[in-house]
Amino acid sequence: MLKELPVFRQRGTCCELPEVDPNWAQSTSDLLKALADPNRLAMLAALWKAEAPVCICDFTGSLDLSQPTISHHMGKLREAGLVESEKKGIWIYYRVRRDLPAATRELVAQIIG
Amino acid sequence: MLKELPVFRQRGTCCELPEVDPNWAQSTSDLLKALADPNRLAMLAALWKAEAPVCICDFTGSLDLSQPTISHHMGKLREAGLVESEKKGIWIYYRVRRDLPAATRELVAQIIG
DNA sequence: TCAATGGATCGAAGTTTGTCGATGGGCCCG
DNA sequence: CGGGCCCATCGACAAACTTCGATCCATTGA
Repeated sequence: MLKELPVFRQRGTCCELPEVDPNWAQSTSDLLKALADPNRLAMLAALWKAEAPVCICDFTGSLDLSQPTISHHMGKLREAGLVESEKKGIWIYYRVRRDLPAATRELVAQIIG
Repeated sequence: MLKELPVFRQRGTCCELPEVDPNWAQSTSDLLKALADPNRLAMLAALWKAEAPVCICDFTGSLDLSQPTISHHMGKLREAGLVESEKKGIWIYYRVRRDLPAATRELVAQIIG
């Protein structure tokens, strides 16, 4: 991937770089931002491994966060398209989105595995 | 990964969740935080694809950020263990760390590909 | 030796983020 | 129908982050 160091450098003239699509950078960082919090990561990992859908209140036992905060984090995961929910009576069941894009699914699997 | 919805729920009693190691969540989110910025992502992608080591000033052409800001972001990438540098004369050459842990390398590859 | 270059660091400003308590709405059971 | 449970939303606040200009240090070509 990388060649050896020596390059021809002239003072005052910088080098060209491989192009990177700014839209890709923006949308990818949006997704990563949703994952870049220990509590959200723990929540997503729990959903990922859970064998049954999960309610907000289920997290209050393990996360040491208030209910509104947990709800807030879950909202971020939902905004990012990682999680879907289904209301049933008093409860709202959360789960990892079943129609996650393949690349996203692989990324999450890579992280949480 | 997920079974069907119906669960036996009782009002007032929440369910147990799969355990998630808080240390894993913390360190993983630290790594993701370093990646969760469009400019840092673009910088890392450029380093990833570059065929020669890169200097800070090389980014000033494509990133529309001031030199101190680029330097700051590069510092974050370094703190996160993603990037290493080598001083040579006037310049400091940056590159993706060559001894990146396998899991981290795969994660970055998954993101930047 | 000096001026110019590459880059780090500092201090400040503005924005975003994480967290909480209070509140309100929907839904069930007695 | 009323009280209790689940959850989302709101407003507030502190901490963290992004960015900049100013400055400083190291190096080197003239």
